[in-house]
Amino acid sequence: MAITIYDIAKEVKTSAVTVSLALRNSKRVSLVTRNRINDTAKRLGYQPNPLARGLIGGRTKTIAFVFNFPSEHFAHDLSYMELFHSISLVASSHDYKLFVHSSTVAKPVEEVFADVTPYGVDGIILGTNITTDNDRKSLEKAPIPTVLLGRDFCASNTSCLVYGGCEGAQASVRHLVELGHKRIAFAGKNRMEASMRRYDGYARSMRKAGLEINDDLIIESDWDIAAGEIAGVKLARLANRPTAILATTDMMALGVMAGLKEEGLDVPKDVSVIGFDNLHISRYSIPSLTSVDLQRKLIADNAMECLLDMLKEDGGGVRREVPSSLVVRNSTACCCD
Amino acid sequence: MAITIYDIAKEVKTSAVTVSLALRNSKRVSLVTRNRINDTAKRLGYQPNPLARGLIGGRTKTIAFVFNFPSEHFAHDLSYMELFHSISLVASSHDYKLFVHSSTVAKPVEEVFADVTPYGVDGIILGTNITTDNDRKSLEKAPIPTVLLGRDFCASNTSCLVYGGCEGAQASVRHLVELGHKRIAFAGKNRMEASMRRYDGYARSMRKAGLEINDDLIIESDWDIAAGEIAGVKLARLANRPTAILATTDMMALGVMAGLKEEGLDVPKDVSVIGFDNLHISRYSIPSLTSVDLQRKLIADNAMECLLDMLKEDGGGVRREVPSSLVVRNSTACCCD
DNA sequence: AAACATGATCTAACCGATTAACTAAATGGA
DNA sequence: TCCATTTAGTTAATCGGTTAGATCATGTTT
Repeated sequence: MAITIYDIAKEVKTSAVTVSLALRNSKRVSLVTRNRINDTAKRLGYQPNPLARGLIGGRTKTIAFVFNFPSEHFAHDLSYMELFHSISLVASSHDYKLFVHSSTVAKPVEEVFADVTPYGVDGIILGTNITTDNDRKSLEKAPIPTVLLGRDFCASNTSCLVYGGCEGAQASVRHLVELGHKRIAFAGKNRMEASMRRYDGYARSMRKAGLEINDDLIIESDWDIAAGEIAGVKLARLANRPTAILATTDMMALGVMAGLKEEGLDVPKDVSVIGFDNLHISRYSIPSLTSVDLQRKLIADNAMECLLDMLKEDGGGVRREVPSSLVVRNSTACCCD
Repeated sequence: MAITIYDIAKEVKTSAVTVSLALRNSKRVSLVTRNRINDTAKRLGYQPNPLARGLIGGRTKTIAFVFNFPSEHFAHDLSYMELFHSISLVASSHDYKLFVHSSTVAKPVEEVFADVTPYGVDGIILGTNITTDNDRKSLEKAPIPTVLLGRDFCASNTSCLVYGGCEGAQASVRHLVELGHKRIAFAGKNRMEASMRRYDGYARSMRKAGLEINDDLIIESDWDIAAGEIAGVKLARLANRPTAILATTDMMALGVMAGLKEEGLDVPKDVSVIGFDNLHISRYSIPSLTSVDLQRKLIADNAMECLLDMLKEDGGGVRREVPSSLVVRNSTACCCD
């Protein structure tokens, strides 16, 4: 069917090993034959067989992207989708193929490794939650280079990308305080690492501004649009309702805006809303959403870079921070109280 | 590292071939040894190596999902994203792994085959445009089972799924006519097959209702949210502006609504808007969007089924239609003219 | 009892690449 | 001139499976 190194060997009248070496530019083959081999390889349209390479333990030019959708609604969360999109483009620009491994429930890291390594992938970009000690233990002896997205944990074979945590939330609160807001709610607190980081930033900035953190204004919930809607309604009905709401994701913020609207409140006249993610659609919501841009392209670039670094020289995992920036649009305005 | 059939053979004191046969439940191995082998395989936690299987031409339990993003904005089109999500879940529920192959530019089908087959995938779900005769020729001699999404073309090894075309548009126009609309615009006409089908349905229903098709009301454009915004502004500024707009996608419809809003028009009081896709977020837009539901889960299920059918018995490709249904929300209302 | 079919297992070859180890020729220094 | 080194290439073994064909006890037929 496809052209193999044997076909080339026959054509050039040499052995398959010489072809194999020549194609990888080994100096053990003379320049003359090397050129001859490379030329005929090109002429015949030779494509190395990644399965054969993978079988023997070589590089397959394949990386796995692993992620999961915690809840039914989250399933449609654009953030992961846009991230996936960026990663798929970056991977293909580096001539890597993407192996996708998604599930509804986050699997233990050990299982992920077991699922993915038989396919001979060169590395893993892991977008799932790392929660248990077992997960951390598995990551410490990761069989192949692994990059963690949004989790702060490094090891000899695992790098991590930290982004959009504290500083993003701090910038948001700062922005709201500058607009004169005092009663600022936080919607979407939960046990996820990213949520905790965002809450931390919120709490820290509130304290710094001398504002009190009112328990009524902290909504514990998932991150999806439906939870946002519920949160919006809940906050709108409070006797002493907030003048601004910091939502943990854009999807959540969109839901919050829908909930506020249902209760007859206007954004941003009555309440200001800020999201997290800066999804593409957030520019087009009504009103357009002020949001913390996580810079997904930058994240994808960094993830790929980390992976390639680890594949080149095994210098161990690295921790990188990807900066985020607040994009101000029409969902935030001066406090009229 | 991992357990192989040789490990099992040693344990059971038999040959690797017997193990290989037994694990695939061949009757050439006696039931006694077969059970013994299967038991120890389970006990040792044996996992077949898909690379080795693929190398020899067997099944790898892997399918490729190929799609592309025609334009910068379309890149963030949720429709493909949600479709991808459904497919990834369906695949993993059938114990298949997904191999993703996305690019900015749609590659010729022949190239797709060349790119993907070396990885030993069992089948392909193709979400790119089939435009040239060369593409059709390539599909006719598809080397592995292929399912086309939204393109109407069958062959011995390629099935197709047709959905959300004519009927969806017809249902939309019917709905608008019932609400008393007469000046109905169509936004997002272009050379894509799906667009043509949708336009066909629109034109047919307009004629059936005795309404004239006014060239001013047909907007030729891409399908993204930015193009929608432009279309919305354009239509709003017409001297004799439409009372209803049929957009070819939800993203487009969201853009149209933003454009109308910019021009001071209210949806649905001044203009009704209908989209295509029924994205998850369309329920949460303001106002919530009336849209043709393409039923992505059904599409994903059908794609997988088609593929599995072709893999079982090679009975040739099949054409399947996936029904779509109009979901009426708040972006459509009675015509007040 | 010779001839033949049957069932259960094993041996050998292969898929397409890679690595280790080995051979033969050319170069070079003393 | 002889031994050591470099250069260019080879053969053999391996990765983890699969398939075709050989082998060899049984059981059945005549």
